[in-house]
Amino acid sequence: MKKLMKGGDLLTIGDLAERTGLSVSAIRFYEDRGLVRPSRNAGGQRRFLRADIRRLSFVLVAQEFGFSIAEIAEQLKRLPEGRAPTKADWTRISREFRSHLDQRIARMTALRDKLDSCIGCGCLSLKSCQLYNAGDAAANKGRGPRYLLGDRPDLKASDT
Amino acid sequence: MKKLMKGGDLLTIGDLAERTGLSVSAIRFYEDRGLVRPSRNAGGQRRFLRADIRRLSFVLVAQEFGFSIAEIAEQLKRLPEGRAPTKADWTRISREFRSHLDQRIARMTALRDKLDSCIGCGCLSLKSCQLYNAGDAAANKGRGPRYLLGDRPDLKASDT
DNA sequence: ATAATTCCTCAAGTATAGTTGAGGTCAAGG
DNA sequence: CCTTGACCTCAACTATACTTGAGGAATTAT
Repeated sequence: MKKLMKGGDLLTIGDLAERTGLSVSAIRFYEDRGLVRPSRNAGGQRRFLRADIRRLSFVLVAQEFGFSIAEIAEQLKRLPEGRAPTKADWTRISREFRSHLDQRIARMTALRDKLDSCIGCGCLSLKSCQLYNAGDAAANKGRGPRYLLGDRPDLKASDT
Repeated sequence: MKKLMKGGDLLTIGDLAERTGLSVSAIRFYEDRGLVRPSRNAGGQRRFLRADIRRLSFVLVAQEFGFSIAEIAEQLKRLPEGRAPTKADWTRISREFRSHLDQRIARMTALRDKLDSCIGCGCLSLKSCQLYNAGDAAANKGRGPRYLLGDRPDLKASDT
């Protein structure tokens, strides 16, 4: 017979894996990175709070949006350690998250619109390109180049 | 005195690096992955077409949008090999790209809106969560879990 | 002509995000 | 009790996207 989650409100790592869809190894990895902080039972096995389902759900969604583990850990530091987060806790963290989100979407959308006037027209002209210098400060956060599409304007006619 | 790009219309790897903002090593890496196919001069050094500036610019933008090198290579296969792409060539490729883009933006936006009704309210309720089962087929393309936020509904009151 | 650059290849290293396997312990069911 | 399945640690391996360095050849500047 299936185990049914022994005794109290605490979850084993297997329970949590089943509930979040994550692998057991991924959850251990996330613990290592500080995303969850399970307690241990007498035998040394991890015991998670039910609130950790929510915590990991947040991790999953945030990853979908392209946030790194480190960035997500940064966000989750705003949640309390030993107890389940309150509504106010989640509201606080979600505000921050939402603003990062909006920035990301805005940047994607802006890039798309500029692409429409460059690649979209079929020429991808760099001489008069709108994407030219589209790489502002925010763009340089990633692993990208020093200047996005920053082709210096000594191009010949054949380039445009 | 600076080199000024010798003779013909061909660029050295250094020229291309300067023009795209990429490092020389990155360009060699991209060649290895099939994103550019430079010719070689008598001495065995790479010589790039001016059109390769555009090619690599495309790579840069596509990466900004979160496409992998392999996916970008797939797109670039639609461009001609030895000659500079025509307007029609870029139009064809840009249509494909634009549709991928729109899907990505739509997915981001949808997820954000759902977050608003879950995390946004401060409770991140999973019992009645809109994000619950938000992980449709499209969501499972990434390195993610089997079911996004798929917390099965045998939760207690303390969970909501 | 010679020195300074730039370029070449190839192997190894870095960071992120995990997975896999060895060797061993813990817990639940019969 | 004792077997089976879940769990433990730790090291090593995978993939992506590059960078760094060694050892050497080609180009360019003076």
